[in-house]
Amino acid sequence: MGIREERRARMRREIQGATLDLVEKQGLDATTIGDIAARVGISERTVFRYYASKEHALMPGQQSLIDTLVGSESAHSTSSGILGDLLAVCRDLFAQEVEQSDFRRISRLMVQEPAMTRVVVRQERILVEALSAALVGRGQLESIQALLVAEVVTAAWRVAWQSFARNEVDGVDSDPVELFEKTICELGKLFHEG
Amino acid sequence: MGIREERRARMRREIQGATLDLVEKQGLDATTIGDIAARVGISERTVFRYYASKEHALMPGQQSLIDTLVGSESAHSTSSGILGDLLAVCRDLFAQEVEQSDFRRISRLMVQEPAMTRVVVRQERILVEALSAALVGRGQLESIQALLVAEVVTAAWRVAWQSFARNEVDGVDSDPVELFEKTICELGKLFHEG
DNA sequence: CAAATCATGTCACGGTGTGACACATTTGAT
DNA sequence: ATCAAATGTGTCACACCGTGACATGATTTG
Repeated sequence: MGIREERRARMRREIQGATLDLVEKQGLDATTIGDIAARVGISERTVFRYYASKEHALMPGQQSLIDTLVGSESAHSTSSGILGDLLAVCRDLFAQEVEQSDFRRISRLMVQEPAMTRVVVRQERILVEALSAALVGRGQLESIQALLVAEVVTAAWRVAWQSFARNEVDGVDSDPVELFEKTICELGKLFHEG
Repeated sequence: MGIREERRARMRREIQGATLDLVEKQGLDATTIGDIAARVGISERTVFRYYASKEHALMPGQQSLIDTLVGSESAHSTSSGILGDLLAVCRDLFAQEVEQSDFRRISRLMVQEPAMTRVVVRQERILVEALSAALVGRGQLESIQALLVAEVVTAAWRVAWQSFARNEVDGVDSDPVELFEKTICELGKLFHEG
């Protein structure tokens, strides 16, 4: 509630915004920390005090998203098993994400800037790690199963996102829920039609 | 056939070997290009002429592996569909990999050095890219389906490998084919029991 | 107001990766 | 055997990344 936290929050937003602007304009690798610092009007050192790297500034860890997914108690309400439950949660989270302000910009970058993949992948690894650990920890699944579930969930997320991003670049307006459900559907078909 | 190619090949092996040794001893991040260069007895600049980075030296692109998988003509011999075919090919390739000299060392590193994940992930992205592009290119699958297949295949590979690596570290001697088949089996169960 | 805390800038440093140039070796042709 | 082109290597210079240490000024807390 002090001036400090306020300034700190604002600074984070400013750095993130500047990074996003610059990367959209110049590309990821052509954007240096110096560029970002200059644009915000601070020293390079300070940029590093807020974000560990360009990549972190560009896509700050969506810890809340991961926490939500990991914490989803897998109510077993449906008859679709743990995987089905998690995918359903994912679909809703994905729809939420799309409403986020910068999500579309980042999505476009994901398609247009190959270098972006390393940013996205980093996040995904954290998710897989957290999710599989949670599944094992709760005793719901055994090690290999938990890993598989986490990987498949993440794969579905990525595919849906990727499709969404391509549409975005092509100027096609896609409904996130619909798109995610199509992904889930196709995923199911892979295993039931063969 | 010339002296040059021979020396070049030997140099590549030497650099890779030195990198592996050093990383096992000191860890990935603690191992510098300078260390590697000194150990081989060459300049840092030359190391970069053979490998773009430590990571590349540690796990040179297994292009042949990717090519084999991508080129597997998906004979549709079995009734298990494209996914099943690819997974079967993967199982055999995995068994081959295990026989490779450095595969076990790298596997152990994968578990013990968290920094290794970025090395592995890079390879996997290349595989997904190549595989999905091939599937779409051959007209076998539509975009989303192809992406999903590629992601799932890669996920299975990673899970099987991860399990193998953990066993390796624990001193358990595991049969790669058996392990991969267990992974495939669990994967199938995820979709059929819910 | 005074002390403790915190954010920032500055400086220095080690590591990464690339371009440019000079020098030596290999190669292929005569 | 000899010469010219191609190739590999070392050296140097350079830009960028990321971190530790310290001084300084602002904020907070009492």
